[in-house]
Amino acid sequence: MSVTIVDIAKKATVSVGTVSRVLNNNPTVGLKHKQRVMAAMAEMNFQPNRWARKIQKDSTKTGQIALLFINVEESRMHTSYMMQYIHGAQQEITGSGRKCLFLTWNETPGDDAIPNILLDGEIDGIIMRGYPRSEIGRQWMERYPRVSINPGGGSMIDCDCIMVDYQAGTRLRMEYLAARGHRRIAIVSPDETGYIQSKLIGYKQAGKDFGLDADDELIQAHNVPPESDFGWAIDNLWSLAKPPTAILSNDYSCGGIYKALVRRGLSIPGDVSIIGCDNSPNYCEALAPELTSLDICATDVGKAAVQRLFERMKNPEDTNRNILIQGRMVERESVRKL
Amino acid sequence: MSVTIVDIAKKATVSVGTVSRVLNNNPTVGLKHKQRVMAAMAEMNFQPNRWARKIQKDSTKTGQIALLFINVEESRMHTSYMMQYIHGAQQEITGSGRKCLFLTWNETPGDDAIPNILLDGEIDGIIMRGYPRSEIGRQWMERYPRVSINPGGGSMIDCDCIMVDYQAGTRLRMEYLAARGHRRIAIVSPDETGYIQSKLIGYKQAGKDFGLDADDELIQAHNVPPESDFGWAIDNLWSLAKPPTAILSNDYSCGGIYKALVRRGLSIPGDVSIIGCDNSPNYCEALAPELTSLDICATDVGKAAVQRLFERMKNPEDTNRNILIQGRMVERESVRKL
DNA sequence: TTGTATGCGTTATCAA
DNA sequence: TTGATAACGCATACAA
Repeated sequence: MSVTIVDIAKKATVSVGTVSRVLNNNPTVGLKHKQRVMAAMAEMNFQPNRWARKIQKDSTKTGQIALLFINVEESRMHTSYMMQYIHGAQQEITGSGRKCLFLTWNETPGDDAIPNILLDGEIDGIIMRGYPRSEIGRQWMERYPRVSINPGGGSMIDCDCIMVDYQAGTRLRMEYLAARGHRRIAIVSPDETGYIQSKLIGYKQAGKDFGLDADDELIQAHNVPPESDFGWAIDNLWSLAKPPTAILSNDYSCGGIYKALVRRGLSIPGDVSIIGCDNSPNYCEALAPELTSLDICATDVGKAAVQRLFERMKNPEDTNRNILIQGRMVERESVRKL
Repeated sequence: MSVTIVDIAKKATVSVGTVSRVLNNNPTVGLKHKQRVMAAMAEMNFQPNRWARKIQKDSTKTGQIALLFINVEESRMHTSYMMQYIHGAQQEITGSGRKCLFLTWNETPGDDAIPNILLDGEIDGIIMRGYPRSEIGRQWMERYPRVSINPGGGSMIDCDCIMVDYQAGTRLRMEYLAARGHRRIAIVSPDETGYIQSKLIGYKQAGKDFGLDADDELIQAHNVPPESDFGWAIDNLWSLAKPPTAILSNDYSCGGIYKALVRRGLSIPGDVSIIGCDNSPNYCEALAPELTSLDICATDVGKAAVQRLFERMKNPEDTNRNILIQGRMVERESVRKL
């Protein structure tokens, strides 16, 4: 095996106790002995056995938190806010003196392999994005304290959730537009499940609260293939008796909406105002005109998830909580005052 | 302390040896004993002490690799390829049965704090992006096998490097344009140090090889404040006797260049063709027209870094190597054949 | 200030 | 197949 403190002790002609004290920076060691020991350690390239060092302490804590992305498709992995989730969570984990283990886990049908991280038990808790589809995967997850980041629905895992408040955020966007004289506001989405559902609730609520037209004809949320542009939505809206004066969507869809509007000869924000959602870094600024958007504060979501995880680790019997993180408007150039 | 195999042995009225054998799935255990032991473990909620388990084996390996982002500014963290580096490296690390520790480390002047990951020695090696400025930070890094991802220059750390071949990539972009009849190609950059230097070498090389105008007047690489648009570059280029027919830049700068061109009444690709660099997901498609770009294959860079790290861990005395990863053209709508 | 001896939770050896 | 006991490398009371 490798060099141990016994070898060092012999080489430095001291006892193992003295070597151990040097290792632990114990100030009661005499200078001469300390130097002899340090020299011997350097010379023999001594590496203390970290497991032997820890064996004496209570070993239930590893000081490591897993950041686990489960069944997140490749394309979604590169959505702007993913990095914000990760970075926020990691900062909070590191700040607490713990370590952050990052892992993506894609379940493949017929393969029930469980990640080593879960098997080995070298973590104290899990921050998860997405969720396992298999029953066995679910069971392994539930062995650990865990918090879910912005689950879209469909998760069967019993856990705390930190969520972007899309409902309030959409209400905020509506309020912002109403304050600038808009009455007919459309909302566009390339799918009809997931976050859009919360957004629609906020949309309708704001319609009532601010006395806006929030009719079904202004809601264009349909499942469309990913490669389809947004011509369908714009065509539908501009075949109405009264087209909208503003459109709500998410940032990436706004790119397509911009193009569809331009094709139709409509100018932004001259003819139509647009507000995105997510405030994707670099992206909103790239569009012409620059896109006004709702910042979902994804970094805060990551941080809040870790904070909640620490609470739960202290208090395992606590009841599950859904914590909502509020967004904020970031003004750019895509909204006009009527 | 917590429940140990001694407690289990007593409860199940067997010896510790038998309990240990059950723990390790040793087939020589009798069925009756095995059941008694398993029952006792379940009942007492037994958690084996992982450090005690490892103490006997050779303990130099932790099975963990650090993915360390050092002094990377917040805004750069959210560049599109960062996530690709991370994801590529993580997949390769996980694929080898190891675990990926993710950490950002921002040195603050006057604070020589070293990340716990380096202090505790619970990693076998480091994949690094950026580098420490402090001497002490550098020394800690050099205690581990390490590979650097795409260092911009200025690093004093002695290590292997995996780099995007910006030089060949820029040559490739030039070749692509030359094949489509372009002779006067400009290159634009909002800074004059960093990757642009390699790109300029490839630019000039291609100029010679393909007989293109690659005069200094077509090179617009200057340090400008981040908020400045690209009016300066376009103004300079279109005050030339013969303006370029094509422009090379990086994706994010292309957003600004598009706007500056439109302001001048120039159409893309009708009047000017544009090729970006990085092939930023979601971004290139958002621009109108969609941006043709050089994919730098950042995921492959992350993977290659890990592969090289494993080689180095096997062979610590190997001489350092710089490994270049080749990009590939992704065709979209921003280039016209002359 | 230093050395000795014992304990940490587990695995491995050897005898039964 | 099982049990008793000696390692594993380090930390730490206790004695010197």
